[in-house]
Amino acid sequence: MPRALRADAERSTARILEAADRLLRGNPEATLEQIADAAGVARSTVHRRFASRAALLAALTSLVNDRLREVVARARPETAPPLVALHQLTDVALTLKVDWRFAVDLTGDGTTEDSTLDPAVLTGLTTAFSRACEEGLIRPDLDTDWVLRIYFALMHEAAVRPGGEDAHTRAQDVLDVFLHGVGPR
Amino acid sequence: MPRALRADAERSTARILEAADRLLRGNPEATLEQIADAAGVARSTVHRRFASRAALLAALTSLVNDRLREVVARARPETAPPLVALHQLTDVALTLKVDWRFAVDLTGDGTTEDSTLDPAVLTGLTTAFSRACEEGLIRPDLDTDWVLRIYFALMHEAAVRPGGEDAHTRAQDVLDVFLHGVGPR
DNA sequence: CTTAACTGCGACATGCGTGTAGCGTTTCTG
DNA sequence: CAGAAACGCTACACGCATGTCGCAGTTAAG
Repeated sequence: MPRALRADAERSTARILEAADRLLRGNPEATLEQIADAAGVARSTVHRRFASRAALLAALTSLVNDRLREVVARARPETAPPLVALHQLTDVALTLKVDWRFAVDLTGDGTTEDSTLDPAVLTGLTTAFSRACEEGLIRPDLDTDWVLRIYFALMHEAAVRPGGEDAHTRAQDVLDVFLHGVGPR
Repeated sequence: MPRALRADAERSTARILEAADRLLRGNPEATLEQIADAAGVARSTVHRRFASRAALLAALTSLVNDRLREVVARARPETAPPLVALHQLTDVALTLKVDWRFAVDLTGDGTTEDSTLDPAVLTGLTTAFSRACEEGLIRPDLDTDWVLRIYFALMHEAAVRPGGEDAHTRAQDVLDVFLHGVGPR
């Protein structure tokens, strides 16, 4: 556990992470030098903060996992009414995904084997779904994995979609299509 | 226009393209040597058939565009009943996407700027959608781009989804969720 | 069967991204 | 203000994927 970073170092780290996500979402093979330039620092600084490219990606992953844990905790998927929890979850998660698209994609959708998404986040989401299922919001005959995939896919498209709509509107569009798509007939 | 390839050369080309898609879908940065090994040929043979890595990818793109043109033409999106056209389109396109996942993804979803998807394919699909809209299958207040994105996303998830379901079943699942998700209230 | 095409193999050149190190300068922190 | 921390810059080493070439052996085609 090294001592705390100096203020300017902390600033650099943040700028590097932001630039990394911004560039990598357009080109996953973007160079560390390109990232450094976009962040307004030298390449050596990137290497000073992150031992390797892999370490930089790991930092992005852990960053987004931290935020997602917060998001899920705040939505209270075990106690809140499923519809409310789902709305809250979708709303905030979408905001996060718009800002940290690459990092969120990097964690994987939880349906793949090599996912680095925090299991706690996934379980929170699945509890919200299963409770929504019990309340008749989701058809029980649908495969859980399939439902999860649909949700993640809609979230992704909503985040990628151009246009200045705010996250709240986008989230509403996602849940509208989702709940009718997987809802009762 | 060079003279026709010899039979074994044609075979090699096909094996390389198949191996390329199979490997690249798992790792887009897979080496030409890895591809060559998977195809059962030497790396030099890959370079003989495809001048560069870019040329190999271009070949995959054009291959999938050819097939997609066929698919769209066969579905007759301007004359056939929208629901029928949509089913046929989804069914065959999904089969294609399962076999050539990387290549199809490479063409882009048509909603992005750098898409290499044949415009003819895209227009065929959009006509099917607009006619479905006129028949009340799709809510007219939804953004065309958003609807298209949803469709592509569902297709993708259905193709990626593990499990031995045949393309027909998967296509039905896609259209089920899609038409209810974007259908009238 | 004879020719031309195709292939595998090995060698080589090249460019590029990554990672390391040192040094002088700037910028926080107490 | 003094010391430490962080930075920019430069240079270097290294690995690796790409692309090219030639040659000898194999295979399809007429």
